[in-house]
Amino acid sequence: MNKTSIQKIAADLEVSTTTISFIINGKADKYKISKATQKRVRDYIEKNNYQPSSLARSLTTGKSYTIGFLAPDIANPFYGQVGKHIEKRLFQAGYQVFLSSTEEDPEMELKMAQSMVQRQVDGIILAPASRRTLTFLRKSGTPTVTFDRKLPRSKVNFVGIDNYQASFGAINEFLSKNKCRNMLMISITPEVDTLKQRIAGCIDAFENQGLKYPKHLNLTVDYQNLEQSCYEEISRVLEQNHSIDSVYFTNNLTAFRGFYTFSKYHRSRLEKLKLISFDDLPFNEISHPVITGIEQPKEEIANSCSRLMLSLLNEKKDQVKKIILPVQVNWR
Amino acid sequence: MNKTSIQKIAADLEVSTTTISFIINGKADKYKISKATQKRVRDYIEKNNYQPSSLARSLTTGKSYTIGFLAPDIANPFYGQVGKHIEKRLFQAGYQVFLSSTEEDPEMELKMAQSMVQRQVDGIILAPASRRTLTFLRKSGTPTVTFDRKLPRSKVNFVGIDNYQASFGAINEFLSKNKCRNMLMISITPEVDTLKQRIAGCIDAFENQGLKYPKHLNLTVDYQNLEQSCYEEISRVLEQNHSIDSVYFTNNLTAFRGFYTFSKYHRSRLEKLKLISFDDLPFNEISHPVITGIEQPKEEIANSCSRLMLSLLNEKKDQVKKIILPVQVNWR
DNA sequence: CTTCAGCACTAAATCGATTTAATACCTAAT
DNA sequence: ATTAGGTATTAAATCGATTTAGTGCTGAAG
Repeated sequence: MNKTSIQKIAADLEVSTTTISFIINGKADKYKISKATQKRVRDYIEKNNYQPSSLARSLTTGKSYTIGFLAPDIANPFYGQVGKHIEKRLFQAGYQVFLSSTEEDPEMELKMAQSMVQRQVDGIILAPASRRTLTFLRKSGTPTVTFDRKLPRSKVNFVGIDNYQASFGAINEFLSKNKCRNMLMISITPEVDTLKQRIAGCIDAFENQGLKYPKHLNLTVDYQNLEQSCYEEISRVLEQNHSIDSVYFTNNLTAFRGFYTFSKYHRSRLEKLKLISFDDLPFNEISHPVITGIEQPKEEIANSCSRLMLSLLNEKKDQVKKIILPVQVNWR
Repeated sequence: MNKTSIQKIAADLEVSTTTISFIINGKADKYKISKATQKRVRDYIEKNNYQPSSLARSLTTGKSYTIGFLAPDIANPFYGQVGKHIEKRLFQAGYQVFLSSTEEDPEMELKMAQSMVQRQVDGIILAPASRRTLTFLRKSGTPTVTFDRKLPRSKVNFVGIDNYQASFGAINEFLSKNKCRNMLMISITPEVDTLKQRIAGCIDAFENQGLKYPKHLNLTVDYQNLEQSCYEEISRVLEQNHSIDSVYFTNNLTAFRGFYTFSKYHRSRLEKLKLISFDDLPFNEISHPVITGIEQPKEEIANSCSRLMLSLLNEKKDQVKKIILPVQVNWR
């Protein structure tokens, strides 16, 4: 039972709580607590392995050493990886992280953000699904870092990649490398800018090559109903059009589900296609055929988010930063 | 800025904090606060959208409405999924969850558990890597639920599967279904009981079929150095023995890495093998060839953990429960 | 012999809630 | 006129820390 409190120590050792607090917080010398007293207190703490209550501490200092992390789905490899690294980094800096999945639901996202703010988190790192959450966070005065998704015209710290450029660059190179001209593109409902950027980048890459992107190959599938929706859309197009020579999956969800559909229902077609996906999962490398991956620097994103958050917390600067990191295309 | 506190309301409205507290906590009627006062307070709260500080609340009530979740790696699909569902369930019950990865490092695990306890989490759910953590948690009096891994002879709540039976059952059926006799088995260093059970189940299944499991096919690879280690071990065996007809991956890590090795360096061999893995990742279904999966009921595990934890917290019963859930084999 | 500086320490306020025991006021009964 | 009982409300203690502004003591300088 953890019944040791600073007052219990004070009573047992007949010193004041002030003295103990000073010793715990490394201010013993500054306040000239004698070595003898320091030792007595430290020994007691050691013996009864006393841990100061971080709740009480937070209440007085106003800092909870707690950070919230919100992503659409922490079981998704991309977000999971980023979350894990952030958690690791911040733990080293003395912070504990609340990780939560919002399931792309703005309502849910807002609720979780509110709950975290109520818990006095010192800051929130999120891949926002809706602007409402950001507005709420700004009003509440919570230091905020967004990643992955940038809402147009919002003044908030951001860490991520340039989706347009990344998509443009990769597809452009793809088109020079391969003779493919009929590229199926599969995206989820692009409420977020991210997906729109990737699509635009692809279309412009075609143009850059003096080609015209075949509009009818630009598919959108439903996030809530991926499997079914993928099946229907892909099958529909395959029945109409016979000259598909490549597929561009614009995120890891469509990559997986799209590949699944091909693998299960159209395997014969699959063999002849050149595949490329935004995000690069381990799976891309061992799928058959392999899938070229546009890889986001997950660990670097995590590091930048953490660093940025820590600097917001420590230096209290108001200036808004946008950190854009480069992607890497893993050709296969 | 969230400067509204219960005392500010009290001052502004000229009522006592007690009254407000009663109203906030639904005790208004019990303590006969007049409808008029109730409305005044509620309106004020609404207008200034005041949220009581959960820190202060926790300090007094002794409950933080916070739960810790520790797993070897939350970016691993199995743990990630379980963690996500637990987080979801507990959030509905008013709890916020700290999710952390221990990387199979007992030192790290202990440190994180300590940090959580210091933060006064109401309970901890974990897939333990070491007994030390459990000892610490018991001493600290923190309600604890373990899952996935059961340490032999430890008296702690547990939710999971019977690894021996699951492995035995699946391999037994596998052997009757297929003419395979030379089964390569790939596990990571089995410090935890889980893996030992799975291996034992497999060996006994062979025996049950009147066969003898070929010992030299029982491989162990290094967790810290999976890729390299998989490559070396598998290649070594393949060079020596030519009659392998099947592979049993005893967890999702070896399944993925093992498949990767085969796919990259021994693809010709792969085509002729029957594959089965403990855990069933989406990948199993679209790999080529496909992999039969022994699927753990992730969502049910999460639900049971959550329910068990909530009952520990609410009913304060001391009795230790072991909940064993059935697995499902997805034949492919 | 005062005075002042430095040493070693502490009283008490504070953070933002919850909760117990009490109180002031009013009405109805004895 | 006193008492009892109900209604509406509150004072003050508590949780476990941090922090500011002192305090009492000793020894040396003036």
